Amino acid sequence: MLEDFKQYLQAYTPFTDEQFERLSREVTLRAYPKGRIMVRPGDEAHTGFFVTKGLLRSYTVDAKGKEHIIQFAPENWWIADRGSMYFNEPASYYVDVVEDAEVVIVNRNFLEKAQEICPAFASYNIQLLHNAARHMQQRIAMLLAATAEERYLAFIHLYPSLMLRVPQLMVASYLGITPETLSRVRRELARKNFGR
Amino acid sequence: MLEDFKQYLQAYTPFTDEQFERLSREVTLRAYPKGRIMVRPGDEAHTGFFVTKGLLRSYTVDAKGKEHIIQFAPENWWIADRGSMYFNEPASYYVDVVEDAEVVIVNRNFLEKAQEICPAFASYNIQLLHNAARHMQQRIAMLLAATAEERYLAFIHLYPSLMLRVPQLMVASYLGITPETLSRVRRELARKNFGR
DNA sequence: CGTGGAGTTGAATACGATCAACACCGGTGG
DNA sequence: CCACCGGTGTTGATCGTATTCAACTCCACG
Repeated sequence: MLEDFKQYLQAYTPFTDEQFERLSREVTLRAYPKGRIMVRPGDEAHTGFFVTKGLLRSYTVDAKGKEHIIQFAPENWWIADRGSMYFNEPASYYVDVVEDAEVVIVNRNFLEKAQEICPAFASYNIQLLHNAARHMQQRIAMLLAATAEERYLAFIHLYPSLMLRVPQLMVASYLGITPETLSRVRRELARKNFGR
Repeated sequence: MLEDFKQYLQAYTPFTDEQFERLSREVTLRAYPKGRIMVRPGDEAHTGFFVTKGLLRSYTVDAKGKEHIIQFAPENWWIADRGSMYFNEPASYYVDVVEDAEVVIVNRNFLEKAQEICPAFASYNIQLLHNAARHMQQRIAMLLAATAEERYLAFIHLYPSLMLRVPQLMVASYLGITPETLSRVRRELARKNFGR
């Protein structure tokens, strides 16, 4: 799993084996089973995760006990509570395991250490952040403007593979609709596309 | 207005007068009147704006002609279409002027140039991005979970000063509700707090 | 087997949207 | 100076989309 991490990073920013060796001393490797809750609101862990295998999610739980998914993280994605990781606040979201996962855990000093070891790491990080920000901008636009059906279509277009791995229940939660509504939207779409 | 920009930057990252002098050669200063549309979807401007005076907003317009506000930018805020600015795509949002504004315009090479001139600029940028990302995370959580009233309360808590400067119909658009609904929410809140 | 979670379907409900009318400025031009 | 106008905000009535609550099927998994 460390090898996966190395290959992923190398695709974005060049470094020597020796540099990676030093970098890897700053991280922890772990495996988690499906269903395991890794972070809870209030935790002071201040950690981020890079997924080498499996699938994680971050989400909130509202007053009525309903879950609202902030983000999915399949292989080669980062997932972190930014308030907790970079601003030293307690966590505000849950992180748990959707599919048995292997992760690289980094703590809040990782970034500085990484840049110390390998200055080029800063640009990789900036690029990553821009990408995340752009995706969130799009998602906000969607949540403001789109109907249930439009959201669903956008989702399967943007994340076709997630579509197949994530229970519908969670897709609905990610889209901000109920599982029942999603089920009806799917039925309706199937009906429409039948006469082709 | 350039002086404002300098003071703002200096609060985050140290640099010499000479460095700022070189930096300032990479930017353009302009003033825009209220109502002016600065960027339209499809534009290939690839620019970002730092507001030294006034108030800008970015937004989409849906099929029915309805506006959906992505972001407000009062004094000392950055506003940019990230896809356009950092990924060389055409713009996907409008940017226009809510209150007569003075802005610092940067183009897509600014970041690299700035880091070349002053390496410490990278950490400032990373911090800025983390902050933006964290705010967007929160907003997504809000849009997924909160009712009209909760959104409004969260907004006035988070941006009390914007509250006073922005027309209600734009607040409504930012919150993802109609102006009518916002008006009713306000009436209801006023009624509730009357018996104190 | 049998048990519990996921998905589907139906009926009733609710929240916010839409449509329409009107009051209230703030600015403009006669 | 005042009349007019357009835009903003308010209020009411109606409509529609998605939620809620409930029942049932279907698997996956013990």
